Amino acid sequence: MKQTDAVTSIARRPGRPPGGHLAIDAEAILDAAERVIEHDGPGASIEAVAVEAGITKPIVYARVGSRAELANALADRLAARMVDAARRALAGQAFSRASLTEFIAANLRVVLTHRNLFLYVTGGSTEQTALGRLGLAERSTTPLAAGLEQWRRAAGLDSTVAESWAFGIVGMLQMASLWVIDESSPDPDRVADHLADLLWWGMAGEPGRTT
Amino acid sequence: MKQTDAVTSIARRPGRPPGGHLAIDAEAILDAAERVIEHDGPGASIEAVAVEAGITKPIVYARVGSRAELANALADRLAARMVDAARRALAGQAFSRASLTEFIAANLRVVLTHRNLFLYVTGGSTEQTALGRLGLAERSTTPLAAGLEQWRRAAGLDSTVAESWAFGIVGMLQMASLWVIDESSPDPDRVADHLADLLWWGMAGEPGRTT
DNA sequence: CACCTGAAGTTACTATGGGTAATTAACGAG
DNA sequence: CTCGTTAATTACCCATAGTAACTTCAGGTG
Repeated sequence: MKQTDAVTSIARRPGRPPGGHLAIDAEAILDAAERVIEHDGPGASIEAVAVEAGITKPIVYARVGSRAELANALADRLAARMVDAARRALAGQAFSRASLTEFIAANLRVVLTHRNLFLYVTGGSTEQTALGRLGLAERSTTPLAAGLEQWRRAAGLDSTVAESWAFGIVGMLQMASLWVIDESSPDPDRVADHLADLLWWGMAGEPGRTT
Repeated sequence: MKQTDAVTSIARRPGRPPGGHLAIDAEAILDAAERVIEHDGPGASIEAVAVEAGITKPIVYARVGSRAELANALADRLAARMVDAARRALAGQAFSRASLTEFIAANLRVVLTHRNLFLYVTGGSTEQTALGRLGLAERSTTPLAAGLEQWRRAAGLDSTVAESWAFGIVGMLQMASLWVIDESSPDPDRVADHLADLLWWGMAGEPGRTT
């Protein structure tokens, strides 16, 4: 009833609407973005994100930034979740082949849970997001590289390989994720086991490890 | 002279122009696409490809298909080049750690030579191209998996890991490529050497292999 | 040779989405 | 009370993927 006289809804002119401040920060927008991407797939639009967050496009740009930056922020979250899951999976255990399998499987499970988000974040074709893709990887590789280096050093092995290995392993995990996501792969746990074989003993090593 | 009265050039109406058939097939368009991508970066447009090929957009769609299909076709070519380079690098040699290094280095070199093409082909965020990305990988993994399986079987080792390994290795190579492309990585040959260490002996194996 | 008919092109258009400009309301300072 | 600054909205621009409408060529048929 408020002011029905002032034309309830038809043809609003531009301008800030009545009502107090918006209480929506970047985090809330990212939450909305995840919901939209989950629902609309990796092609979800910024506009849709704004609507889901109950705001308008320019606010998204003000709070989060361009699409590339949005993808970046979401990549941060996803990487954090993966690192987290990995840490929990390894909690306390010594580093061994068994814990390596768990590490890989935990990563695959996280991606399976966030299928579309993974595709959104690893997709993107402009130069901006191409480097963004690398950025996503870096967020995962940095802690991994640190862990590897520490472990290798403690074991008296060459530790200069850590960074290369970290990128390689993350790439391996991303491709495995894509494969698993798309069905067409065997059971994720089997895949994790195979990859653990490869990473742990190498191509030349240890025959007969079927399971 | 023809019909100068009918306005020589301004405001051509739509329609097929005079002159014989176009002699431009899909291959020629893909060649043009590679040139444009090389020059304009991974964000190159279909229109630009058409212009470079000396034709118009609908012809591109008629001969090659949508953007996703274009990327797919280019992925085929790139994968073929990589497989080719790898075969040449390994020609005749027995499979060994040294030849593994060569295999990796050869792949990195191909990507470095076609930086933008690689980004174009591995980019893309719609669901279509996401599965396309997997398709690209498959083109590389299929021969690799076959080779691995054969080799493992001959060596009396478990060969059911071949497919998982192939995807994992291709993922590792793609991420390494991205890293190398973006500068910020050490010398490609060093990276190849590190990854060969990982793949050959595994994380647990052989201390002290520095170079 | 006149005349259809389908294939092969072109220009022109639509639709969508990223990103920004123009515009207006709220709010705090003088 | 007024006024400038800030925060929000609607409306717009522009690029690009993809398609429709339209026009010419080629070849067969009377």
